[in-house]
Amino acid sequence: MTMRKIAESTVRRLSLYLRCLEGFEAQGLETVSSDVLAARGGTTSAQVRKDLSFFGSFGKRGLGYSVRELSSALRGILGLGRRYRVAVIGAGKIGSALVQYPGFRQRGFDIVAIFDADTRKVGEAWDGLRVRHVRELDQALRDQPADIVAIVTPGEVAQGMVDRCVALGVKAILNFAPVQLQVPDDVAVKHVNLALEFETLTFALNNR
Amino acid sequence: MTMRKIAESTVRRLSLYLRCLEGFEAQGLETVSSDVLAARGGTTSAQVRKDLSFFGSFGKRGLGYSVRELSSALRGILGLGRRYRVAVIGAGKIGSALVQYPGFRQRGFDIVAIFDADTRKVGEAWDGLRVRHVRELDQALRDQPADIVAIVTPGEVAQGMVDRCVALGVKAILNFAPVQLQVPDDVAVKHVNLALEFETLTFALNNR
DNA sequence: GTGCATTTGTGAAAGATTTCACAATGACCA
DNA sequence: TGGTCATTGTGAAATCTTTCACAAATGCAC
Ligand SMILES: NC(=O)c1ccc[n+]([C@@H]2O[C@H](COP(=O)([O-])OP(=O)(O)OC[C@H]3O[C@@H](n4cnc5c(N)ncnc54)[C@H](O)[C@@H]3O)[C@@H](O)[C@H]2O)c1
Ligand SMILES: NC(=O)c1ccc[n+]([C@@H]2O[C@H](COP(=O)([O-])OP(=O)(O)OC[C@H]3O[C@@H](n4cnc5c(N)ncnc54)[C@H](O)[C@@H]3O)[C@@H](O)[C@H]2O)c1
Repeated sequence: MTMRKIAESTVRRLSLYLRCLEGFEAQGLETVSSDVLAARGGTTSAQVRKDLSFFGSFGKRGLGYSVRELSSALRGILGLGRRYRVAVIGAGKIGSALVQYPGFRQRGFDIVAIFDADTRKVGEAWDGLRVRHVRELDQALRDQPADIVAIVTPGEVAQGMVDRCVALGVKAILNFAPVQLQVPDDVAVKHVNLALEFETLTFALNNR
Repeated sequence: MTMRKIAESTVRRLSLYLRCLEGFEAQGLETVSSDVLAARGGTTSAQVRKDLSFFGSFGKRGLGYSVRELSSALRGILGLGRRYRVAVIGAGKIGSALVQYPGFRQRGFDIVAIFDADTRKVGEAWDGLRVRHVRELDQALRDQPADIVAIVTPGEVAQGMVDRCVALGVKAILNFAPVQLQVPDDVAVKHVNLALEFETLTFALNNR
């Protein structure tokens, strides 16, 4: 359906548009213009239309976009037409927050396993999901592959865990550890780096 | 010291370089070349040199950069020469993870207050920091201004909390709620949007 | 000292992304 | 039906970011 060379920034905005559209749907809005979507999404109407134009033509001139249809189209583009299996490595504070967050399941992401190296953590359960020992990781992922792995361990062991996952065929990783992971070209990695976010804020505070 | 028009992407990389340099320092390395820094930071040596060149000349030709000196220079550029006061709004799972994370204090960010609207949460304490009722927010921020506010409430109340903070003079916000916040031009906002990160991963999985 | 090996700093080129601006289209109304 | 209005879709222009490539330093060996 889609050709290559879609900018990362475009994909991020599409996800944002989808979040906005869900809000509009909840409000009972039937249609929305690129202008309104842009205002809500923090961009410009030209940007909205350009982003969508990479994938097709979804609006009606003079009218705007059907909220329902555009949501559906965006879900298709983003690959949200099915559910995804997520494994979490590290059952610490962030790991437990991820497991207990209902928003992921709502949006199509099922957390199907969580692993930790600390035997005191193993056996704990949140929302019915038991923490398993990380030594079971390889077998568990072979039996029931995960689409996405979230790395929530301390930084020192993150690369090692990623190497294991990659060897097991994992193609998408969300990393919270403050290290830059090295992976093959065909594996997608996103980093969530909170200290970095704080530092971009301090830079902004000092350069206004 | 610095002129305007530094790209956001450059600032983010500077923060990344700083993290790498701290690793090199811990390893006892004295100097580092742009090539090595680039390899560790996931970019190119030309990019490293260009990023630094916006702020001055920090290396020695033929030798590279002094790890110690470049760290120090980057800390200066990012405004890390002093400590920052952070207030957290929302004492849920993510809020408590932030408060208990020792990495922030280590890097110059002191979490000085945490607020919640739920009276059952008020009075709980992590690492000696007591949760206060959000009705005390205005008085607390007037008495002891915060440099940065982290929003960790449900999405529905996030904009309202931000409006209160902005009215109190807060100029930097880190938002975890899945809503696009509206703020005046002179307020810096960073969004941490985990569902969006998952969706960029599903897009990548489906467009290989 | 001279020459060699390295690596920086930086203009200029290439490439990517955003903004502009407007013709084309569809809805609605009289 | 034809006129008016709003709004899309999209090339072209403007702007922004990254990469290239090389002269200018610097240390080191001999
Ligand atoms: N909590 C925060 O606010 C915060 C902020 C910024 C960055 N981070 C980063 O996120 C990551 C997780 O943070 P956290 O606060 O949840 O830490 P945490 O210490 O609460 O949890 C880490 C968990 O990983 C487990 N672990 C260690 N080695 C393991 C291994 N080899 N395999 C599986 N599990 C292993 C530990 O037993 C622990 O339960 C860390 O890298 C941290 O630097 C956290
Ligand atoms: N936990 C996750 O993994 C995760 C993932 C993605 C996004 N988020 C987002 O991060 C935010 C926080 O998530 P969480 O898991 O910590 O939620 P949580 O429900 O554990 O905590 C939210 C806290 O905010 C408090 N609160 C509600 N209204 C408030 C107000 N007006 N002022 C102050 N506090 C108020 C609640 O009492 C609660 O303690 C949410 O917006 C959520 O959508 C969380």
